[in-house]
Amino acid sequence: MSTAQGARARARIEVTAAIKDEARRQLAAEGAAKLSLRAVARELGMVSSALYRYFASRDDLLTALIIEAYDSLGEAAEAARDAAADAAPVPRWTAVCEAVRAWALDRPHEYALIYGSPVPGYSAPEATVPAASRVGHVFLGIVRDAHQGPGLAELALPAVLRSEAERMAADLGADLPPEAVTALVAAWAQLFGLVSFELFGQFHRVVEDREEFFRHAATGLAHGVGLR
Amino acid sequence: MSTAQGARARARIEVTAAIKDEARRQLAAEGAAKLSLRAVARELGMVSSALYRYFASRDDLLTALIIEAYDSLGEAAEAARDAAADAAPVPRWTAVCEAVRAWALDRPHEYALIYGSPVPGYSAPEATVPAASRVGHVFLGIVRDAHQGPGLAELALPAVLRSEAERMAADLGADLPPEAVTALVAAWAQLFGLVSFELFGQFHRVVEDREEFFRHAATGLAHGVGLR
DNA sequence: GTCTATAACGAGATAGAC
DNA sequence: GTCTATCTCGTTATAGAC
Repeated sequence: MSTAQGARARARIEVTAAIKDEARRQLAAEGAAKLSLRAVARELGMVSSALYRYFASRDDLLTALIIEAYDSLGEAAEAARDAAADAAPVPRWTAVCEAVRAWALDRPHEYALIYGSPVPGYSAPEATVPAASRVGHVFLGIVRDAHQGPGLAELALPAVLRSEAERMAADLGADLPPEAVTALVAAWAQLFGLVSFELFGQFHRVVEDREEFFRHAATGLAHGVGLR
Repeated sequence: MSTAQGARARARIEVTAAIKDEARRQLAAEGAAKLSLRAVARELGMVSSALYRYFASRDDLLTALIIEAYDSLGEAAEAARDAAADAAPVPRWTAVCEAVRAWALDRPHEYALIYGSPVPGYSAPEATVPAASRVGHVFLGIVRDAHQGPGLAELALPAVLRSEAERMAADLGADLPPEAVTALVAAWAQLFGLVSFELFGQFHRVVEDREEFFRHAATGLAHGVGLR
């Protein structure tokens, strides 16, 4: 029985993966707004109703793709962090930034799915939150590890933001001064501004040597969060 | 005859505006990917073929909407700059940043159209470039005006980026040191990272007091380009 | 229990004849 | 410019194969 169950489970995993692969293909070709369960089923030689054994709805399929994209990016960031485990804080930070950029350049449509315009009529469920926060936590860890060093104290924080900053620090479980957490969240968002501008074409005719430019800007972000 | 021609011209302008208004409505409801000339025509009580007298194609209509969005944002940024003409460089910078954010929060779908994911199958023509560069030039002007002050010299620039930075400075017609131009382009992209994260939901459960957080981050960007 | 296939619904888009 | 016949879509109910 365990063999039969294993075979069934294996088949289920394979079909599920095939559905997501084909869905990703359509994502790249037509965009998330036009992702169609029927088209996915047709391409796989299945009937549309059969897909509902694997995903409860079109939005569920989208959610699965979103979570996988976040996880894939999170893994890439964590791998870069680990590969630079022995480096100084700033090169470790920039290594992760470059991994994020490389991932985005490699999977532009999945990047657009998670960091681009929201899909009309779709609202991401809370289930996406853990995967979405992985990249941020990689940066948080780098700053936390470097906390003993100098530099962090120089970050400013206006009085009106203090309570908000303390809440953010608590929510993130970060044993960091609120100045550092605020700077970190800002740098996190700014990093994706750099990546999005490159990927979405805003650097067209503005920045040519995008790799070097990005490296320089990422270093600036590292300094901005107090790394030295 | 001139009266008839004037009336015709006026009618043409009115119909063109009505088409764009309806298209913007659909943009908000269904997203740019599903913008359809037919649906626009139907909603206006016209027949789809009649629309082609006003826009040569769906992509042409999209281009017109994109240019208008860039221009509207550019005007908002310029107005904020002029309103803060007597302020010091940093508050002038943040005033423009806040105008950009306010514009985006007010017109999220037009913001997504120009700074969000590319529309599948659509490629923006060169005609969009002048409108797209207006916001950047506002920031460039603020930094140029403050150039005589201290601070700019402290900006670093790696040797590999020097020629790229000099080219950027020349392209932008900026009489600024290459360090400043590089920092400016980075800050420009990073600003839109902040706005996009807020607008596209990445700050959900992370940043609550978004207005104050943004104000603080925008000040940080001002310092990053050498303003004091 | 698990899966696939058939058929259908209501809504919307589309192509072409007129 | 209008109408109609024919597509697509998400989704569900149901029946039957393994």
